[in-house]
Amino acid sequence: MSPAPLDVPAVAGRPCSVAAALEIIGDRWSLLIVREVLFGNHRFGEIARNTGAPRDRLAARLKELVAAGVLEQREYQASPPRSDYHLTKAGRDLGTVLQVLREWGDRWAVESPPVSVRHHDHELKIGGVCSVCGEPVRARDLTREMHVPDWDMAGPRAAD
Amino acid sequence: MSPAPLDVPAVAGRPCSVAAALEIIGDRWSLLIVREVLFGNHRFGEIARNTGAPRDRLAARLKELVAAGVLEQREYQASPPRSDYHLTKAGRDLGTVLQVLREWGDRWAVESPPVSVRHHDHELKIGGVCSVCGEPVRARDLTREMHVPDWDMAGPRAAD
DNA sequence: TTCCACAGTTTGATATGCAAACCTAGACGG
DNA sequence: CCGTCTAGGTTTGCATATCAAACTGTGGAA
Repeated sequence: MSPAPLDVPAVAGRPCSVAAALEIIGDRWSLLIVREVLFGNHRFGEIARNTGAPRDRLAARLKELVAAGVLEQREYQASPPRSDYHLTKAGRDLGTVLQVLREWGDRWAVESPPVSVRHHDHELKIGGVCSVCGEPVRARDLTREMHVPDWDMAGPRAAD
Repeated sequence: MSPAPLDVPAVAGRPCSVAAALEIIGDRWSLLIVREVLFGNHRFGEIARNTGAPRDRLAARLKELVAAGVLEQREYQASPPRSDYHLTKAGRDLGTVLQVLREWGDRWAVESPPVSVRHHDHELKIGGVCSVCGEPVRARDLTREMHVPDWDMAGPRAAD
């Protein structure tokens, strides 16, 4: 798969993959939709019920996620035409995003975790460790750099 | 810090830490605000310029993030009253969320990464590995479970 | 005494979000 | 044959949120 097959809308503010990602999946319902599909709920009605999204918004969002390459729409019967939704590779990759959001929510937004994700015999945990070197990530070991001429970490460089 | 010091709004749909987290930081600007503060840009004007958020929305969001316990507002001069914004522990923990979103965006939403985050001598990468056992996370090694009586992975159990 | 910096607030037009009702096409039951 | 149910959306009418731009208030610098 090519580097960036997804739609890349222009973003205001700092050029940043986080902002670009949020342009695609940063609205109120997208990640909940992906969560449900990841849970095995592929049909419009299931997704509507389990996310709580209004049906019109859901229909609109599903179209956009399909257009963006996160979901794939499959016709599971021809007449009357009925389709369900499946994750693409890009959609499956959002599992990581959902997991760290879950970890943050478990810690900070909820009394006790309503959903658990188990990996082999233990609770899955993704955050906190660099998967390249295996060491815990501490803020002081990190450095950040911008690779765009007009911006540095403080903001836009040239006079706009 | 106690288990859930943050405001916990009631959510429609499946009870889920992801949804709870998104209730707090799931709007259009919150994560970009946190990104900027994490980058060391603490002032209202800097955040407004670097995120592209309208000033009124930004002011409203900052208030909500302070109320939710993600940011802390500090007066850095008394007259005229001027404050800036700093991350709480909960806010700092969002660094992981930003990082996996960046990794997803680098891969799927952007031609080439505009921002790089380096950990010691290599590019930071968080996704893909379970930090408990160190093994790569594959979908088939995961099982999910709901701990709420009225819901299972398919949806609500009782007749609502 | 005039301009600028800075953190917001106000304003008025526009876009978006929502719940509920509706549509279409077939399947199922009597 | 007739009514009802399932299912994936679409339409409608209204309420709310969002936006860009202008404005406010306070102090410091020229």
